[in-house]
Amino acid sequence: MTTIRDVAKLSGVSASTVSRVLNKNGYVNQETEQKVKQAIQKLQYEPNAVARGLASKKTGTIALILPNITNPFFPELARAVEDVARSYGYTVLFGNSDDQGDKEKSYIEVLKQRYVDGIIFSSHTLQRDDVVRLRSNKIPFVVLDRAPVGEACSVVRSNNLEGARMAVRHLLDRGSRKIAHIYGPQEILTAKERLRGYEETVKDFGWYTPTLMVPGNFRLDGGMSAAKELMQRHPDVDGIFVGNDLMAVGVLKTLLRMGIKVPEQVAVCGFDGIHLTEAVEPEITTVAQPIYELGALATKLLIQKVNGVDVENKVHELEVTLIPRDSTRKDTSL
Amino acid sequence: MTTIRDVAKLSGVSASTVSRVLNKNGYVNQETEQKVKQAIQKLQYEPNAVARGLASKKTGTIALILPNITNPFFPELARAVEDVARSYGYTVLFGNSDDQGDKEKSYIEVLKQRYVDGIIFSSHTLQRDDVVRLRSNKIPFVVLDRAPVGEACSVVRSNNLEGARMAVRHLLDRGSRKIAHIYGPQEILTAKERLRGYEETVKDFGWYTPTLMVPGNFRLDGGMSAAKELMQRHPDVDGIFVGNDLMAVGVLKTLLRMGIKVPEQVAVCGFDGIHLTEAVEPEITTVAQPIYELGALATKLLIQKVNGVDVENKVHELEVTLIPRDSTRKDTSL
DNA sequence: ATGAAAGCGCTAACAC
DNA sequence: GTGTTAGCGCTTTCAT
Repeated sequence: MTTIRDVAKLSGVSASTVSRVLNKNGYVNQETEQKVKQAIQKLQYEPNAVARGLASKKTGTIALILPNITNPFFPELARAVEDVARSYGYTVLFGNSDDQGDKEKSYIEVLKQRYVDGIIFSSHTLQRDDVVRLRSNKIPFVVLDRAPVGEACSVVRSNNLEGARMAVRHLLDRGSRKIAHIYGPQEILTAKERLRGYEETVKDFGWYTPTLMVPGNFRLDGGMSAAKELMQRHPDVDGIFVGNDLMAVGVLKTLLRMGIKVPEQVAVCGFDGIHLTEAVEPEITTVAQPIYELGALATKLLIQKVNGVDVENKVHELEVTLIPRDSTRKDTSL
Repeated sequence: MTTIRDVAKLSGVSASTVSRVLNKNGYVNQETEQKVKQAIQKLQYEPNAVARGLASKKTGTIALILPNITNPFFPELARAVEDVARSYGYTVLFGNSDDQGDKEKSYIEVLKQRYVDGIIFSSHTLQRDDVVRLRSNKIPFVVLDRAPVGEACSVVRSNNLEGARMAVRHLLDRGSRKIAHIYGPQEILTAKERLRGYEETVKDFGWYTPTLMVPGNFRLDGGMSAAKELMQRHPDVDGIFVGNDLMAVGVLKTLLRMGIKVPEQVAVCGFDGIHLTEAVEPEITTVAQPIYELGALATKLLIQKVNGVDVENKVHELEVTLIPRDSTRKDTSL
């Protein structure tokens, strides 16, 4: 292994000078710099990140904690975070909390031990005591979707409430007259807001009744079983706003399997904007979150914090877009 | 931050003794050990992984390089790797090479600098020079699917050849009489073997012709466009063996969109065994790889290597299972 | 069985 | 501008 001292020796300077050219800080003579750079070239020297981390408490690593890597939304998000992080010279460590608070805690522990520079939490199991611990350890972090109650954090999220309203209005516009909602786990703010948007928009219609709201788990199987339950309960439903795309795919499958035509008998609208919605037949209408932007913004904010910029602890809410597709097409036979 | 010296001071011993109880190596008196443990408890001491890494060259971290995080196969694999790694006390660093050799190389560089203990490559862009570099840096690694030509490595993979044969035979059994194949990128051994299995099995049939083999890219969109091309070229095809599940989902979508009934007119069989095949209608028959086992075995092998066990450089080939579903159901109306 | 000392490879004051 | 010095927090000989 070639070290900074080898470079120093070869270029006839001290290790600190080499360190200076490496980190582009402090004054260093043009010529000296050239000599050092040549030596680095010649020796194929690569600074050791571990040693650097120990000395400087900065490791050039940020972590991204995801709740469930099997929902395609998160890989898409991860890609954005990784892209931006790399462009700033950071490496990303991914962790999967599986929606388990204890797994999340153990990640925080491990990451702290590794001097990770900062963490992005896309996991709704982040607890208040976690936040306190992060703060006392001075580990910068950014939260996607929501912060623990009563904690001021930098939060990045989509306008879920308005998105839900858009979805329901779209279903009304295209002719649906009895619209149900399959919602996600209510511990997740996202799921809660979408449910609220639905309820607000439909509560004054004559057909509305609370049993039109059916719980799901944000996963494929949850969509399938919720759709089944819903259609048994209310066979006359002609539009479903599903809390996320993954469940919407499951809903579509169940409806088709039950012999129900989509969109002729029941229209389906999802939420998230994952590519999977374009891969099924019919393609599913969805309220698309700006997934890449969410990840990119979170990463930029985090890197600013890491660099000591005093980032305001506010909620950054990004707008969503309704993408109309065949699953909510107007029935032109009417 | 509480350090090993704080613990040493509180328990009235030296740092080395604390280190010994921490690492359970070397002799240490029962009583001393208790005192130290109490001090650790009291101070909530957590050893610093960076310092530890610098001193010992071991970081308790392994890395997993994935080619494409948006194919659900890889998150499922990642989960297995993470599970097993955690059970052995290792942390996993995930990297996404996007099938780009240079991104992969830059990962190797970064990981080396971080004293990562070992790497699992699930990326087919691993080059011969990468292997040479890893060897000279003494970084243990395990390869999923295939090693660069001429390099003896520990490889874990499925029996793709036999899997392809099973798929085609299944299509024949259920009544298909003109079977096409949509294959993946031929740089990927997996794709190549599956293609070979197809060709071998069908080449002696009268209906066989090379234009029944259509290239795809292992992604959703590739499946869609390949299916379109195929059906225009050979409208009388009545069975398609698709090189992977993600493309199969795309194929199914395109067929349905073209008004072609599945399985009545065309039967579809995929490969991989991802959950997504159960989330579409009709559910897609697939040759399931033992995804969890693949990841688990690769991880165990790697950890053995990391621990200095002299693991034989051989190919571990796991068996696959055909899961018959509706997309290849026999047409009972005949 | 335990401690002292050296050092992992680098950074960062502080001199000069 | 550049070198010297002193660590970062831990492991690991080598004495004792």
